[in-house]
Parts: sequence; C-alpha cells; structure tokens
Amino acid sequence: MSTIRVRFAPSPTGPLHIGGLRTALFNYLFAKKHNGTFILRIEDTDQTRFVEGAESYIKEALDWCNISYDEGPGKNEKFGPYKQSERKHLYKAYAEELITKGHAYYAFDTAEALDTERKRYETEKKTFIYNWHNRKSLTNSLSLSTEETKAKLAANEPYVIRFKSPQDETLIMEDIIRGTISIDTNTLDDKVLFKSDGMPTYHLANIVDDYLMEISHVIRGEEWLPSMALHVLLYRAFKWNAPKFAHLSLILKPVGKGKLSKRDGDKLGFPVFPLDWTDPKSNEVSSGYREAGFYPETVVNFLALLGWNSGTEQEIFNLEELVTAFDLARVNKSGAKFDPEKNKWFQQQYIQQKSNEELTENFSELLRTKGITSTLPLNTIVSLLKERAVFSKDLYELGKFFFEAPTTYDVKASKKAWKESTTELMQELVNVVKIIEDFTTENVTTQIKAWITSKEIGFGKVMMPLRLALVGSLQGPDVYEIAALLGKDETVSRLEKAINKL
RNA sequence: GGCCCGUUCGUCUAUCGGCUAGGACGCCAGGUUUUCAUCCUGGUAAGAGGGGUUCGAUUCCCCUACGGGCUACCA
Repeated sequence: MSTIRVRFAPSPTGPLHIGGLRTALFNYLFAKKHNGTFILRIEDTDQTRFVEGAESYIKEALDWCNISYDEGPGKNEKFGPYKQSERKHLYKAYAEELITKGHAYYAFDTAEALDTERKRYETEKKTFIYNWHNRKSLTNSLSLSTEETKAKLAANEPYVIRFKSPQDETLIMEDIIRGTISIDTNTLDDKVLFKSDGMPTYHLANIVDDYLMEISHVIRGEEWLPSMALHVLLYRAFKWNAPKFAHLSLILKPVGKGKLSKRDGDKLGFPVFPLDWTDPKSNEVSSGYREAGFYPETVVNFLALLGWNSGTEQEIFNLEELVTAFDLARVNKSGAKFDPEKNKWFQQQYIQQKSNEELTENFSELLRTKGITSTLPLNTIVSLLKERAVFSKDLYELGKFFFEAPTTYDVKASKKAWKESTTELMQELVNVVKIIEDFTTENVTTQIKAWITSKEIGFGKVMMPLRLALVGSLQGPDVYEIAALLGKDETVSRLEKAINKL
C-alpha cells in the first residue's frame, strides 16, 4: 500500500471561505482515514494579491475546527519550506528543463500586444487562444530564430515561459469523484508557467511542489477542473507520476444563482467565514461562525454533509466518526446550496449535547459581561433553559427574567392571560404564596395546585397570569420551578407589581 | 461566444435496471408539556424535456434545456 499524502494549498489573499474550509476538511478526513499525512502549503506566488494576516487567519481557522496538519509552515518541515514564496529559487530550473525537452518556450509578447490580439479576435466573434494555431505568428522562441531569441534574452527583454500544449490528441483523464473526463488538446491554451517577474504561476509551482512533496492525491475545488489537463500534461512532460485527482463541487448560494459569496452572508445574516475578519485595507468586517456563536463541531459536521453522505441515515458526526465514515467515492458531483436553516439545526443538536456544567460556565461569563451578579443556582437555571437555546448566548435572553423583574408585559399575552377577575384572583394567590413554609418547587407546586382545585376554576386562569407576572410573557420553563427559584419574596413582589400594572 | 462538469421533494440527500422513489431540514396538522420551547405521531413535496437501448428505466446512451466552473504574466 502506498503512502497517502494530501495537501491543502490556499493562497493568502483574504479570509478562508467556508468552501475552502470544506476542501481542507475533506483532505484532512481522507488523510486520516487512510493513516496518511495532511499538509498545509501556502501558495503565495502572486505578490500583488498578498494580504496581511491571511495566512495566520487560515491557520487559526483550521485550528478552531480541530483540523490539524502534520506538515506545514513552521511545523515538521521535512519537505519545506511550505510557502511558495520561500521556494522561489526552485522553480525556474524546472521551467527551463521543459524548454530543453521541447515542452515549453520563451514568449516575448507584451501585455498590450496580447490585449490587441484578444480584441481583434473578439470583433471577429472568435476566441483568442495562444496555442498551436497562432504560436508562429506571435513573438516567441518558436517563431523567432535561435539567434533572435538569444539576442532578446541577452538584452534582458521581459519574457514568460509558456507550455507547449500538444496538438491533435484526445486526453483521457480519471477523476475519483467524476470518473472519466476527456478533452481535445487542440482547445488548450499554452499557459504561462513562469512569469516575467521571476515567479512561477500557480500551475508550475503547484505541480513541482506536489511532486517534490510526494503528494499522492490532489483534492481541490471544481474551479480547478479545467486546469486538470494542463497539470496532467505537465506531469507527463516531466516524466513524473501524476497524483490521483478529485475535484469537489462548489458550495452555492442559498437563493438565486451562483456560488456562495461574501455578500450572501451579509445579505441573509449568516456567516460564510469561520472566524471574524477585518479587512486590513478597508477595515470592513466579515462575520465568522465562531463569533456568531456556532460551535466548531457544528461547522465541521454541516460542511461534511454538504456534498458528502455516509450512505446511512446518520447525520450527526463528530470528527472521529467522520474520519471513519469518510469515502471520496461518496462525494457528490453536483454543487450544493448552502442552507442556513439546516445549519442552525445542527447547532441546536450540538448545544443539546453540551453538558450543563459547560453551558453554566458560558452563562455565568455572559452574565458577568452584562454586569449581572446573582445568588441564584445558575446550573439549575441553565438546565431549564437549555432545550430552548440554539446558541449559548441565547441563554441570556431566555433567562434574563430570573435576574430582573419584568418592567413591561407582552401586550398580546396580557390580553390573553389577564381578564376582569384576574386581579382579585391574583391577590388571593399572593396570600396563598405567603403561607407556603418551605419554598421548594415541590411545595409550591402542590400547594398552589391544591388551592386552584379547591377554587374549582381552570388551571389556566391562574397559571397564565402568574407566569405573566413572573416572566413578563407567556414563555419559559415550568412556572412552579421559576417561582421556587425566585423565592417567596420575589414571587410575591412580582405578583403585586403585576396587580398594580395590569 | 468557446471548453469542461453537473441535473431526484423548496433545500441537503438515498437509490449502484425491477420502489407504494427512502431519510433529514423547512413548512402544515395532531399529541405531550395546563405557556413557549423540546419531544412524539402524521402530512406536504421530487426523478428537467425529448428520443433511443431493454421484457423493464430515476438508474445506460444521444439530443435539447437549465445550472455551475474555467476562459489572466490570479489562485
């Protein structure tokens, strides 16, 4: 059995998008499933698009999700460095090797010249492709004589190195997810491999590094599918064994057309980034899952199920379970729309799994930031509130009546609960409450129930206004529990307040 | 425009030629909780269209439509 080595290779041009996070996750799951190695490589060959802080953001996001890499920048650098900018010196020799072997050539066309060509083709309703059909009429080492080329190089004229894509061939390729893909090489572009600024393009750097780092499987987004032919051809030109490829479908926006974008999150009010991100130039803030209150388990689980399923009816998976169940062959071919509602459902499932202790800790911290101190048993309150919460921050809204008496009463609820005779009834209830000796949930329950029964009236006539007086609305946990937790004095005081106000 | 990929309930998906097309989210109804939420039960809703191949197609092939991606000296 050969060793499995996969890599996640983002470029640090901004915050990691959840689509990228899913690619990282699938790579990680595949590696762990097969006892392989998961590598992080930073692809920063485009200096003009470099964004400060993006690399550390990527690392932090992976870390938050518990997706740990075995090799990467600053970690276990066996095949390092793991940043392409630090590998700059490596690539040119490979590009030149290709020229020597006749698989690449120098091109001296200026950006303006190419632009003019493109425009000319456009007016003729044709597509401009730099390849076999027009190489000879453009300025490159294939159209120029050896002497002319040498002269240009000697004169330090700017040049790029282009791949000489083959003619009249149907390339048959295999993708683990998509099966057989075929392409006519005549439709291929002579892609730039080496730029005039001395840096390789993605294509060259990617292939060279995957080879040098002994990558066995390339798992990446569908946006790379059109480049697969070039990459396969490059491996062939170098006489290297190509890794296996798997192209993941994209995550689409919830409504409308197109792939999920940063804007969608802002518009529909859900995060599309793992962590908050402040753009260093515009100071614009994009909100992240972490800060929105989602658990990393939620994000991982939800993302895993977007485009993959285990074939069983299980939907809740932790990371270890995902590793065990994961199979690239069960990844879907088609794009998946992002569904914020289902995302929320996963979060709710996970908060229900949390222990009361952990949630109580979150809760007391939340109260501290709100400046609320209380002697009430927080863990009991949390256990009552938990099933109503989706995020731990909900606990505050859900339970704030425990700490402050209602100042207003929900209008609709008042109408429903507080009738003509209620005031008198509540006054009577105050006296009943006052004589309860030991103010436990049990005693409160039995004694109020006994009184209601003796009055021979419906329970709703008492319980609803009582709830309204204690909570301010017709919501929340069991009324007797609430009363017992608040204590006799507070219960009486809130009842009297309601009697005055309603 | 060209090239490549895709297409099952509104959404995520199961089905690897023979099913009353299953599950989940959402939504609706009922029950439990004398409130709300949770929970339970039930309901709603799908094979893009047209041709083939086959005894039989959601499943295999072709065409069309639609969706997506790519089409930079960006990744």
